[in-house]
Amino acid sequence: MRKAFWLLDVNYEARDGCPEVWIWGIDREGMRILLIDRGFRPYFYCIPKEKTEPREIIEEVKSNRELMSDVVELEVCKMRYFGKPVDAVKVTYTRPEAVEEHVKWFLKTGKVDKVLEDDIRFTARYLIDRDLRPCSWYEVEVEELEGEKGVKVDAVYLVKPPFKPLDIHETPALKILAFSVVCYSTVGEPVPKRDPIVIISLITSDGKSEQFSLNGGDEKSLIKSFVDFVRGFDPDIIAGYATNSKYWDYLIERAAKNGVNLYVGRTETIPHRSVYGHMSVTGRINLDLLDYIDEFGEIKVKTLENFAEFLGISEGGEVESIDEMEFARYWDDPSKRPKLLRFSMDRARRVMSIVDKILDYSMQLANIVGIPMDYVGSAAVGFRVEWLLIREARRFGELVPKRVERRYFPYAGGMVLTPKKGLHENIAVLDFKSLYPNIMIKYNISPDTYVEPGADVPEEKVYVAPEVGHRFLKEPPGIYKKILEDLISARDELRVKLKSLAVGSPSYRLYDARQKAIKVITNAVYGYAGWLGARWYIKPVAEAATAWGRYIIRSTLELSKELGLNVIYGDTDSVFVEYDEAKVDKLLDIVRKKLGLELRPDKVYVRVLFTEAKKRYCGLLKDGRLDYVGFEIVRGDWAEAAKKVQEEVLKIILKEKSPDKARDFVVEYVSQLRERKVPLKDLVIWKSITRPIEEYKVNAPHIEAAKILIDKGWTIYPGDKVGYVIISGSGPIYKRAIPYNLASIEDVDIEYYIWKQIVPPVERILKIFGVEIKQALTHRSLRTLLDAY
DNA sequence: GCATGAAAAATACCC
DNA sequence: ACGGGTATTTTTCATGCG
Repeated sequence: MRKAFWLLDVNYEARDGCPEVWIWGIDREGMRILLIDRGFRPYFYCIPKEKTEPREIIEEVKSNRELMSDVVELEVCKMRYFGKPVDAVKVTYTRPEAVEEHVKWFLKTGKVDKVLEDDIRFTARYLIDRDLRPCSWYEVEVEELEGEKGVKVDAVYLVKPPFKPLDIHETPALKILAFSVVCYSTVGEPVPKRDPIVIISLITSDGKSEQFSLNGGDEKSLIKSFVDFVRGFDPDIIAGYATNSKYWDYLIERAAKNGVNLYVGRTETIPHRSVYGHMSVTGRINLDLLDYIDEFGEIKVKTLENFAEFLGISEGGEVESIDEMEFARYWDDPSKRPKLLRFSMDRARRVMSIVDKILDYSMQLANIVGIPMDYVGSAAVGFRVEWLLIREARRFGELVPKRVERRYFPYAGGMVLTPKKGLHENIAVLDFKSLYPNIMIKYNISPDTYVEPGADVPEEKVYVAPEVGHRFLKEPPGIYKKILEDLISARDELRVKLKSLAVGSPSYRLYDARQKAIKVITNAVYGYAGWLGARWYIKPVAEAATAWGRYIIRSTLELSKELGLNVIYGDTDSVFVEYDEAKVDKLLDIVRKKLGLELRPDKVYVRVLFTEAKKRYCGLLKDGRLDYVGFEIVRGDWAEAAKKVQEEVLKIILKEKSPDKARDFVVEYVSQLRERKVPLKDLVIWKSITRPIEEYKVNAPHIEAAKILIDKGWTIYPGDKVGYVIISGSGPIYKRAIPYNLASIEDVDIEYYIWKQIVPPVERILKIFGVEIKQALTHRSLRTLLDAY
């Protein structure tokens, strides 16, 4: 019998010494099914030591009776390692556990130089070798099995590979459940050892919502109700916010304390921690939205509320947010408890709304990278690229290197030009799209094409990088070139298809999400190449890409000069030039011919402002919008007040060209500030905690504020952001920083905000026009007097 | 002992 | 736990003066 299914998730089960791969899927009729593959075995490779024949290793294995009881197959394979041919011994085993037990023995034989690919996870190995990718459709021969006990699915099948990919570009209707949890503590942060869960709010993709709370009940029945609801609804995806790092652990511990089985998966098991720190819920995808917020760099303080607001989600927007520090107070106050209940429900709704916006992307990312959705979500960008490479490596016959510790040696990056200070009119921004990926393709830069310095290779067979002299074989195409070409052409095809589709239609959403996911991965390949943690790290590979990048920009600069085009600025892959249309067209043409890479017009600024600083500018577009780049406005570590004032100053200068008006605005704002007629919120400075508090070498305000929170029973982890204000008093500011929710507007040091927050960002801009803002602020009364005449 | 300026630490941006 | 280049603030430290 043939069965078509959409691949949701995969896990491994050991059954009576026989490894089983369990594939969770959804069939064409919407049945939730479990497919079991009993025919896959783990394996690894041995590279023989120099002057050792692969056969010698095989003989040695065969002479070990005990070992042979776990070995299924031994064969010699022609493979490559960093592009160089090697004869490797492939050892196929009965079960994954046996691999771990016996790998050391191979190294002890004295015949084996390297053991490789024993560190590839069994389920990932399975997906790669069976050519399966999550979130797509396949068809396979199956035989129906009796239901596995304790497994919640409509049917269970034994599969007989191969799997045939189906050309179906739609997603089955997934059942999604979003939830939010409120924990109660009167003394600082709730800890599961001590503090109960008081509210769990749930909402489902078919519109049902439910709230369980300690309102007149006990925690045991609250958690039990939650579990029953999950099992009853039987979601494919369970979504939440900070669930991987926080709420699953909390639920697990509270459930254990109350003697409740937290069986929220499709088997009778509780969630468990898995790769990259994500929580795995068997048979379902556990989606933590926190894993996706980093893709939106504009969101500075990473709260669920800010995430929803950024995505234009209005649910609960009209209701005041409640700070976690206030939860206990709200719960204990009968008049406020309803607000907390409402807030918790709103959080669940927000989770569901965000899922609606990012799920397509998440699925496409899983599909492209080739690992399950929850696994890919919590994987850092480098690991995403690496899974793609591991899959591709198999096609290349390229062995997957081990991850090794390496020492850091810096190398040169992109070239940044010093901007011409001041206001410039009519400036075109030209840039090389995907410069590094295209350079890597053009010069075949790859770990498997790199030619080591001593190697005797004729010069006509290699590309030689400028400045650094690294060499790369012109042929055959390297693994980077191959995946980059595939990614870029796939994206181009998608973008063509998108043009013929209705914006917002299901296919449009799917293809758009896919092209975005492809873009993210494409742009991450260079970063991967220069990452010390990369399995395929070779410093000259990354170094060559940037060297060619600098060469390209330098050449572009020279060509501009030859055409008499005035260059204002440039950074890595862009040049800002005066917009003389004829000359610009000519430049684009010459660059294409001479450099073989495409320089394209990106945008034209009616006006653009540069201070003397690199990486900071503000440009006015034709439609009246402004681009703010690098300035304090776009930074998360300045008080809102400073950012608002700078934004207004830039608006006035770029749109009205009136530095005097800008100055007056600042003076006026400062006088308002002096009267404390600004919300405290606008004076809060948010800064990240980047490491454990005790590892800091110098005193700093946000660290002191964090210490105050820790004293009050809160836990601060690396990655958290602390919001503080500077209060009046004497001494260095780190002694006067306190968490913002412990301060009132009367406490703040207004002079600090004026001179250290408001003034510097606007001064840098105004001084270009000869406006002395400090004087304007100190001689205010005199100035007003003079202005009167 | 203290003012001063350079260096170091820390953060967050750009591409 | 993807790269290097850069701006900026605040703290820390060395230095020279008296």
